[in-house]
Amino acid sequence: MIFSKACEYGIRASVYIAQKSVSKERCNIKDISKEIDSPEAFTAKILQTLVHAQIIQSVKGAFGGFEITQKNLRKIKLIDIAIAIDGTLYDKTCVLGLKHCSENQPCPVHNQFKHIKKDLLCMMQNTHLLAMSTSVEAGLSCLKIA
Amino acid sequence: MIFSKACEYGIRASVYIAQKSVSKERCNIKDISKEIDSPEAFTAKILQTLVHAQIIQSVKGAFGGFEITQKNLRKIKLIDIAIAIDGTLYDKTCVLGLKHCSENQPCPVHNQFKHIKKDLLCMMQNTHLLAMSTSVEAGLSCLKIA
DNA sequence: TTTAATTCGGATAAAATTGTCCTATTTAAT
DNA sequence: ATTAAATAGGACAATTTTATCCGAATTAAA
Ligand code: SF4
Ligand code: SF4
Repeated sequence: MIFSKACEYGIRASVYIAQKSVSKERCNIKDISKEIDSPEAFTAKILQTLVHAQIIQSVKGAFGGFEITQKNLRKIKLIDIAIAIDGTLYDKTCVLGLKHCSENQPCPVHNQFKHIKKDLLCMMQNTHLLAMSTSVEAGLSCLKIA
Repeated sequence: MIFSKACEYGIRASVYIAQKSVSKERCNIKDISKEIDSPEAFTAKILQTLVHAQIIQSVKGAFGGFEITQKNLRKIKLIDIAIAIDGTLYDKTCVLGLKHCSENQPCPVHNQFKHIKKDLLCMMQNTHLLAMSTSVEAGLSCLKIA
């Protein structure tokens, strides 16, 4: 629903790393997967993708781990993570999965759905990583339940 | 994205069958999959699901096929088809895939997303099968592209 | 009654997604 | 130098989703 499992983990991991990075702390995959309740090895793979996409940074070796630059903390938005992991959103397939649909050749739900699609994209573009992490830090939201 | 492939085919097939049912025509799986551009055997499986869910009706044997009752033509909405095929929407997993999240224990995007989620659900509840089929019949929308 | 046109449903296959395991490599501390 | 703690990345396994195939059952028409 909306995102793949990989993307869900990726977003949650990013928010956790961001939270730590605000106070200049680095975190390792073991902590991350524990704190966001996700499979460790699979999450590690996803983090690699995010490193390649230059959304997060990794430091190898002892006392290494993952971190997010102060610049990215402000720059990265939800949509950047989603695109890095799930690929281009909506371009390939939309609600009814029509190939090459358009305003001229729409599916029967296009007019109802286009607003929602716009809102969703807009929301992803306006949801900043830092905002998500401060919300968690303030105890207003969480990255796992129990 | 939003729906599974199975659900996409299921919705498109339902709209096509509805379109035919308006003029009391019955259609078979060969026609359906040709007209909505979907894999025949897979679509047949999905239609079986919709028959079991009593959304469409099937008539076996020669000159048989699928049809939708006049009553269902008016009663069925997009959400009914989606639930029949993809199961309960959003209940299991939402944007960030948190288990047992709630207004009290929300993920960091809950406040931004809840409106979109409501709009989406609302749209599905208000999109009638008959409306979709008349839109296609009128040439205002289509179920396949080329 | 035979035949042809259908859906039904079980078995299976292919592909994509999700997940695990293990070794190599890197790096800081001792 | 050695060691311990990390990420990197390839190979593989499990699961889910998507898709195909085929024989059985049904039904109307010839
Ligand atoms: S809603 Fe619009 S963009 Fe999405 S599948 Fe339908 S026609 Fe295409
Ligand atoms: S948006 Fe709300 S309902 Fe959806 S996963 Fe987040 S907390 Fe749960």
